[in-house]
Amino acid sequence: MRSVTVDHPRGTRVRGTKQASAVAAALASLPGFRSAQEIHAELRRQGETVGLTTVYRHLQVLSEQGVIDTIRDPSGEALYRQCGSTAHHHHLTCRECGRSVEVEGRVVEQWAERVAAEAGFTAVNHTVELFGLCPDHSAARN
Amino acid sequence: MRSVTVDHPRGTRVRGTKQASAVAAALASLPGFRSAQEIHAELRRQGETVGLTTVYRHLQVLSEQGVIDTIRDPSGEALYRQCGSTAHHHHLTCRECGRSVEVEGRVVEQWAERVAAEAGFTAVNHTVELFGLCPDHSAARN
DNA sequence: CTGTTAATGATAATCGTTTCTATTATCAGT
DNA sequence: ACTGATAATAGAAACGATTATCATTAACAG
Repeated sequence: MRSVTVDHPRGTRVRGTKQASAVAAALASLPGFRSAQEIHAELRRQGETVGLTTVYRHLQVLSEQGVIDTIRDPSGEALYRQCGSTAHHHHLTCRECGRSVEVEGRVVEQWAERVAAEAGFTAVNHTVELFGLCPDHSAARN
Repeated sequence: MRSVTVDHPRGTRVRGTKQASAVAAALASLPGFRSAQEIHAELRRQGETVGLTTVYRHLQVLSEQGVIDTIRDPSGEALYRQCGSTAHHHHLTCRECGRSVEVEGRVVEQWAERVAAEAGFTAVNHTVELFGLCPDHSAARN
């Protein structure tokens, strides 16, 4: 394994910092979708010195790189998660614990494309989120 | 036509106010999805005296009643729209102008149910939003 | 080592939304 | 029509999530 200094458009470099790997590590270890603030709190709890600003910055970068997935909970808050598959997929997430299952959606993609074409829309992208209660948290309800 | 005083759980009443009808009227006339602030601005522009708080309150009520639909744009902002169909459906919305097309999604509902059942999740609800460029705004791109 | 400069992080600002609360206005009962 | 009880209003302030500012710190190429 080799620590790489990545090339940027104009000869600029990206530096490998403690915080960058800390955020990545946190995402890799946390099992479900978490908010930026939760991730920040978790890192602080582990004794890492990371600013909230920095956490947001890295989450944004990782998200743009496609390394992590971003969804929005019903209140509009952004949640982040490092996913197993880099391929396009959707999520079924527990409202209580953030635990999530990756689900493929060939059917949905096709449906979206068809619908968009029929309406004459272009540059269409879709967001499909499933929220519910995972088996562990289903019991509490009646 | 009869102006009705609706019954509430505990003998309370709901009053018909100028603001309530103003918000409803604005939603009925505006063609696409609009944010609360846009609706508020629109009402003010028309000379209506409505507070932003009041707009939010009515939007919330109307949304709970199922009279209007609420979606979230990619930034997490809530958008509102009075829809033709009261049945369950989804939307294909223009990123530029908010113009939207109602689309049914039997396929998606079934897919969501199947996926949820397979994962053992309960009380699952899904959000499916399509954003793109309507025919009028597709031209601007190349 | 050292200089350059990307990265950091505390603070402040912003944005959408909600709460607080004193005031206003609706409407049922006269 | 009048009036009293109280639902509804609206501005201000509070709020939580996110972003911008900017002085300071620390990677890393040489």
